[in-house]
Amino acid sequence: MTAETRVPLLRVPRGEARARLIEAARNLVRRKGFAATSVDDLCAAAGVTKGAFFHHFASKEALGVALVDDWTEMTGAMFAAHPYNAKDDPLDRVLAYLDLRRALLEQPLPDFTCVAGTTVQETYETSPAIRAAAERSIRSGFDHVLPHLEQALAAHPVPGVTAESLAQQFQVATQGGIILAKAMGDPAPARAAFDHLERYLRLLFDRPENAA
Amino acid sequence: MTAETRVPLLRVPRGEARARLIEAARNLVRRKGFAATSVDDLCAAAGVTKGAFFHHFASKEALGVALVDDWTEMTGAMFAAHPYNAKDDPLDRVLAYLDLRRALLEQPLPDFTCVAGTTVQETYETSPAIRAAAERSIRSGFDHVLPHLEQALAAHPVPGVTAESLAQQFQVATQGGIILAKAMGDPAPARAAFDHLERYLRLLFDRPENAA
DNA sequence: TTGATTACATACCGATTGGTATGTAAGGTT
DNA sequence: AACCTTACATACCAATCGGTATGTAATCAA
Repeated sequence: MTAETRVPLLRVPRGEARARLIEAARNLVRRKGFAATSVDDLCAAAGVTKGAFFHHFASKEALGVALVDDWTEMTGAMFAAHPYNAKDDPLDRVLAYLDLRRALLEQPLPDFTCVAGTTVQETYETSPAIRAAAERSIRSGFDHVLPHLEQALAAHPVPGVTAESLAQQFQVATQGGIILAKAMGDPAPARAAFDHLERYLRLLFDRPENAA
Repeated sequence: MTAETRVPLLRVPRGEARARLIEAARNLVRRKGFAATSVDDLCAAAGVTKGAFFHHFASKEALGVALVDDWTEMTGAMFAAHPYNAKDDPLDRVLAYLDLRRALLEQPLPDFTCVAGTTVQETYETSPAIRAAAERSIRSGFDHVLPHLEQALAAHPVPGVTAESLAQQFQVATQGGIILAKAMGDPAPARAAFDHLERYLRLLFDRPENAA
């Protein structure tokens, strides 16, 4: 019998395994959740072996943390790069941010779901590390609107309303809208959540729709 | 060797197994999520054997459907029994409902999470049956406020605002608030979500706080 | 050039998974 | 009393789970 010819068989280039695993995790976790996504699933989707997985991550939980942290960085970079920050008026920046969030809802449902929201829903009691990562991610979401809300409130104070608590409502609308969209199989309720949040802001800051 | 004496060993009374399994599922799924809760976990928590489980449920997925449907019925009965429905003014009924929702947040975190929201987050793409059950549950939540919102809007129309879309915001605030509470390990953001929703309604319907 | 380190692949493991096959005792029907 | 059905319990199963042990090829510092 001849010696087996070692077929490299479409190997993932050296150095890319970790990034591929996280990307695979993002896709699979968004569609099946964290617990239902197995390490073997991830390796198959990423095109690497289990050896690669446990070389880069000490455990499945560690991958979960890395996934959420990567998500935080990804979304942070995306929003930072967007021109909604360019507007002069702080409330206009906030409203433009809402436009951007609504535009994201044009994608297929799994692609506008939130990795942090999905994972923390399952793991908040069973994995302190993943919960903490999700908290960082959610808080980083506050920061996309918090400075603008602070400026808007400085120019137009509203009794009983803080910028922090208003910033939270953007995440509430986002996460709540996603759950309703998942349940109804339709992005419409997610869009409506942003619409109502915009109407609320316009009422708070005395900025009716027609007064652009 | 003597014949083994069959010890009945604290058996669950005949006829209770199904209800106990669903109660165990409610507790475990709220804490660990659906996928991470195994059939063995459920049987152990309910104090029954696997034979009992698969006698009552054709599969784990079937239990998931039964769990969510039971949840819908449970919460429906709870809100129907509550005296918030008694107020004369429709908006007062809606505001009293919000008071009730805030009161529920006094419980430990896992006990005010939503079974439908948790399960649909994980299963919306992998189990059509559970997703459909979750949709029924979410929609039944609309109904707790929808008739009152319709009356309130009939008496005080708001251009561009429908009762259906407003009713959805109660679920958005609920589900979004729960996710933030899980991530931060604190019920405060869930409470804030209801506070902002109340302020929004008061603005929409011209009903300031002091005018009780 | 050598030696160490990094980045994987291969092969394997015990435990757990959802599910099944079969037995049995209780309760209702005739 | 005989029989059937319901409601479980017991015992088992193949597949999959997260994780480990070990081997090897590429990279890099000296």
